[in-house]
Amino acid sequence: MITIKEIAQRLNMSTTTVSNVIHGKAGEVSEETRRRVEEFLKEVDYVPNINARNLAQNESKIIGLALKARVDKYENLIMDPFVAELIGGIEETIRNAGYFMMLYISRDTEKIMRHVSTWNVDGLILFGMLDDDGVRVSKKYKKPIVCLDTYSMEGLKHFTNVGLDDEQGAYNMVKYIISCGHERIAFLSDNTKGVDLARLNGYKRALEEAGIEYSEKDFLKIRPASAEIEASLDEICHRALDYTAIMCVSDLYAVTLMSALTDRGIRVPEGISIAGFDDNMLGSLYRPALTTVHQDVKQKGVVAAETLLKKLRGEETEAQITLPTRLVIRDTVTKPRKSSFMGRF
Amino acid sequence: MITIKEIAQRLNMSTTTVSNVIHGKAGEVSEETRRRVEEFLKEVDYVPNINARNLAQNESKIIGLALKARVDKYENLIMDPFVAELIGGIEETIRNAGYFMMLYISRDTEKIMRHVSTWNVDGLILFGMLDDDGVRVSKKYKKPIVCLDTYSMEGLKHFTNVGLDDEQGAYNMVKYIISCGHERIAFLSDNTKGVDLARLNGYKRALEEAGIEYSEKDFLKIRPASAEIEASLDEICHRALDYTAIMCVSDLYAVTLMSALTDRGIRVPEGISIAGFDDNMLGSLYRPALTTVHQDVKQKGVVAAETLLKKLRGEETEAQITLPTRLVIRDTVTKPRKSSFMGRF
DNA sequence: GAATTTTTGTAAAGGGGTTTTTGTCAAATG
DNA sequence: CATTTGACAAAAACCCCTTTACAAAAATTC
Repeated sequence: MITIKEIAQRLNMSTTTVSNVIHGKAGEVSEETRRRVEEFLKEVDYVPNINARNLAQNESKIIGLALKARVDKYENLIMDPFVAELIGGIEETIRNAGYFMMLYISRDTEKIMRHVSTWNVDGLILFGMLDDDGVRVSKKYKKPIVCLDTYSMEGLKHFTNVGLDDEQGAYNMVKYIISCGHERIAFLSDNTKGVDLARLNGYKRALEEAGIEYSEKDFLKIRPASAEIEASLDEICHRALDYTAIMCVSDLYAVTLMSALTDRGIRVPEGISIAGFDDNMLGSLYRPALTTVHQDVKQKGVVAAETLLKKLRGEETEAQITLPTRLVIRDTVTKPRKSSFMGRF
Repeated sequence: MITIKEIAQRLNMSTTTVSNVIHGKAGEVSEETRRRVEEFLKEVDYVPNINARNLAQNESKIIGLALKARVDKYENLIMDPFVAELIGGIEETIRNAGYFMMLYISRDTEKIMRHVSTWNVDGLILFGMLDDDGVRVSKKYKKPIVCLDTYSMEGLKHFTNVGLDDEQGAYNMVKYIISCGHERIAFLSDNTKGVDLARLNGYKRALEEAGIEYSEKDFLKIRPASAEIEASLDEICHRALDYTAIMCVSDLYAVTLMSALTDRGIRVPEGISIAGFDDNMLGSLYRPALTTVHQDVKQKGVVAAETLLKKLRGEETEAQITLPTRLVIRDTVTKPRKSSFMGRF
């Protein structure tokens, strides 16, 4: 690896001059010299030592992406397959701006913070954190931070959240379900926080508006831990018989549920209508194809990255950016079954 | 951010001493001093400046993961959703060894190489590269490299390939299909290179062994570009009628095909048997559940990372590591239909 | 033509660590 | 008692690049 010092030596000039050429400081270097240096740089295929440069400029050109992953029963980290899209969107955006991406996957906020300070990353994108974790991180570090899908924004001064209009999306879908004639509609999820809560609220609002009463038992709680998933599905499929439609909090759960129902001889949509949320490959390839709420995950990544880049340039950014959803009507929501017909095989 | 110099000043000693304590150089520092320094370090929560350290030590503690992504018709990069698992496996492994992961996604090998040299990463994992790209990269850079799923290993001295026993996996599956009574079995893929070629070869070997003749037209070529996918599936579904089973090169294609067949009124497995390869969520959640060949993608990432870490420690590593596959028998391969019955609805 | 400004280039001072060299002091050795 | 050895710490060099302060040369102004 050739250094700037060597180049200066060989060209019989000072390192400053070479550096000035590299940084395009016009007016400090004669046209003649600039040409000579540039040619030589090309010739030797000069690449600056990034550590030296960062040390001198006190920046890293690195953006950290911290993913809070779930862990399975063996304490292994698990990533949602669909974060790939998100990562892709972020990476593409920041790369075009000359930044690199450093990936941390962890469930430990403390560790993430330590990484950040060690690495001197210029900015941070947080995804999948618990709501207040994001706030805590942002309070401790003064670097620009963009959160994804975070709902509790008490300390929102220091960072931006990029989210989805979850409430409205769920509302629209449930409204559509009701318009198909359904009145007994359950909601399936595994928790009532953050995104899930927002979607639940949208569901409730649609019910209320239609004059349908909501009761606690209409919330079907799935337990996704692999040890419990089967028992959990068993119970849910049983309770599902009381409803004509189920609004699922995600496509993953919708498809999981459809499989479980199919295994138990209950047909979708003849026996029961199912709606999802997210619109990913899982639902679009399934048959019957899933009726769902679309969100553009990649776009979310792009917006998050663009917002962070803005912050890094010192530009003003909003505290909250909300992306829209869109209904995707496919085949799993139809009009409700007549009375007791469950579409059993 | 407190520096080592400040610490030394405040403690009334030299930076060397502090540095020695940090690096645990025993015998160079008195027990008393060491204790004093260590306490103080904890107190001020000292974190070394990574750029300075790397500059001094000429290493980065970064491992680059270069993913060669496909591009869609709008020239956007697309990532396979299931690389998330791979990334997870790699990240977890290297993090435990004190390394960080830097992610490049690109389709341009040149750019990747430039990144690598700019960033002074300690080692590189390449995935999804064209076969010879890996070789080219490894020839140009002397850093340790581990490739995933690369088949052309002409210049294999400098790097290790972590792959799968694709040939054997496909062979086993097709043998199983034949054992179910099938004789007209097609193979579905979009190319005949690398991994796909190996799987095709396994398929051919099983056919040959059973005395079934293979002809060019038994290769069903899918065109996955979004503009052509529908026409492509149309043609394939039509040609599928000549067969009683189709061995698909991946779960994604298997599920895509099943959806297309279902849409055209052909039932799986009553009308035609379908087998996949990879064993991901897509196939396990589909109904009928996909019979497929299992590979542990996360494990692949772990092995790749561990191998690279070995190289970085200067240990010897094999040039080729081949991971096993396992048959997953579910519901999409049964005995062949009688004559012309296609299981149409 | 002397004084002033502009252009062009250099030397030197960081930036924050690591590592080598040098030096001091006390204990051990002969 | 003189000398060697060992433990410890300080000083200085180095990693490579950026940037500031300054000097020399050229161009401009009066």
